[in-house]
Amino acid sequence: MTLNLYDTMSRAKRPFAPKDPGRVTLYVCGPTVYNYAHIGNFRPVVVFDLLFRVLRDLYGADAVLYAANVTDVDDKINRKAAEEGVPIATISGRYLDAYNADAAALGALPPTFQPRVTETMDAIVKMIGDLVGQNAAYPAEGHVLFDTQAFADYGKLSGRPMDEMIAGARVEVAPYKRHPADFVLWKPSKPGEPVWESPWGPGRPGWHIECTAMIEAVLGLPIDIHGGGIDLVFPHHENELAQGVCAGHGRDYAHVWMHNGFLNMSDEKMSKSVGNVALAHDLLGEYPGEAIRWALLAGHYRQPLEWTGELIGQAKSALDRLYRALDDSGRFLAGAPTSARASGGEHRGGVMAYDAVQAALQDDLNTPLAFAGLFQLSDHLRSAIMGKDVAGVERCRALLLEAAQLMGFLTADPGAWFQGGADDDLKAKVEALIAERLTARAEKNWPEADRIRDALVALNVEVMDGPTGATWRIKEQA
RNA sequence: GGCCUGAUGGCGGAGUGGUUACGCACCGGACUGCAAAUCCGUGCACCCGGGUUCGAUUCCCGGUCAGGCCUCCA
Repeated sequence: MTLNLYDTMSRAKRPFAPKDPGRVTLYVCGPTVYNYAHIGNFRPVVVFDLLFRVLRDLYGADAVLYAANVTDVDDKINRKAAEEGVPIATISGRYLDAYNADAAALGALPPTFQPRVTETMDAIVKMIGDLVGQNAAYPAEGHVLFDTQAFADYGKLSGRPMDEMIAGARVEVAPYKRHPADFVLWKPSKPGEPVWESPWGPGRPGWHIECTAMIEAVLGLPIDIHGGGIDLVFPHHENELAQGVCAGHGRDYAHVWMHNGFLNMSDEKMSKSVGNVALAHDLLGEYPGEAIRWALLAGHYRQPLEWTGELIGQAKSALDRLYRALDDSGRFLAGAPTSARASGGEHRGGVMAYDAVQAALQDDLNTPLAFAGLFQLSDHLRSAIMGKDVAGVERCRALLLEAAQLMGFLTADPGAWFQGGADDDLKAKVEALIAERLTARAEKNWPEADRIRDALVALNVEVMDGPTGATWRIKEQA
């Protein structure tokens, strides 16, 4: 089985072949840490985390190097630091911690590297120097600018011929630019802003050069896969590519360019300029991380995604179904005679469904199709339970867990999933009521049994009578 | 103006040149004291108009609609 990925540069899905299967490199543009990140910022986090997992599955966990940078030099950070009267590191540190915590709650594995601009400044300055040395950049009035004329392929990634872009009236051309499309590599800091030393005078780096320098410093160029949001194709990735190639004497930059589609909210683009942002941080207080992760992966990663409450609700219900199968099978196995458990054996349908999940993911991360495989697996698990096939239940349960966890799902204990919102106090209360109800039911005292269920409903708890007793769960908030 | 996506049932959303996955929701039945879950079953979904074809939702052309990008927003 081979991994196929859609490459923005060639506009085609193609087989993925890393330069060195023992050292697969992935870089994704990360956040600017000046505030809590909104949910749209986490789409690439979840998408490329999934890719990270698939790559690890294919090449081995140690063979995949994943770098996701952090921009901690930025105007918005400066502003916030000035407002609070603290150093920028206080601001960036605070929101980086929150960002990492939210990413973890969404089931994202920590990247291998998380380089920061402030820690990569030497490499950035050096790369600018290399570009000047290659005549691909020029100093002007305290700035250093990239000379887009030096890169013949400029515009190729985004499919924008240079002349057309100049025609666009929105470009404001600074007088010191040789060409309107030239962009800043280094600029002077404004009074009061953080400053770093450079051969061209004190100042700070431009946005684009940061990523290129961090990739070079952390992974080394060229890399196998470069990822990010579709909105970064131009100018950010176009500029990265130009910088990387020109600084590196015509070498490749990235073999595959991958871009996730935009996340929209209520017909309005989810960006920091719009007021109605939904912070992942807040959403995680209302929904389990896995449900949000599921919602983010509900459509193909290259398609736009409409972010609605209904979407998350459907995601939660879909996951409930899987967790119920897990829960029921666990209960079945707990009650099964131990002698029957050693029989082992393979389960043909289960293995096929597992393979389907894997194949779907390897086909350019087709998550909706992979979800279908997960449900197929849970159906096999169900019928094994119905058929009292202990070995089949064990096998299918293991396959379901393995397939789901490859995608970052079913990592919770089913009990915790359904009763997650309950504290110990509530749990004790519920258990006591259920015990009372069990007695009433044994005496066929239905009015009393129903009264107790109503009492439980009042506690936002739903009871489910089973052959071996009752189970319960926290009801959905209506 | 330039470039580029997309249009599939009540909702979300894959896929395919020839019985329209999957999930959510709904409806009928089984099971259940009731309920939930589970199981069985039903639902005339592929934007419009041409073309290619024995046959198109799938390929080609045109149109309509929606959305994105065009210098620092993932």
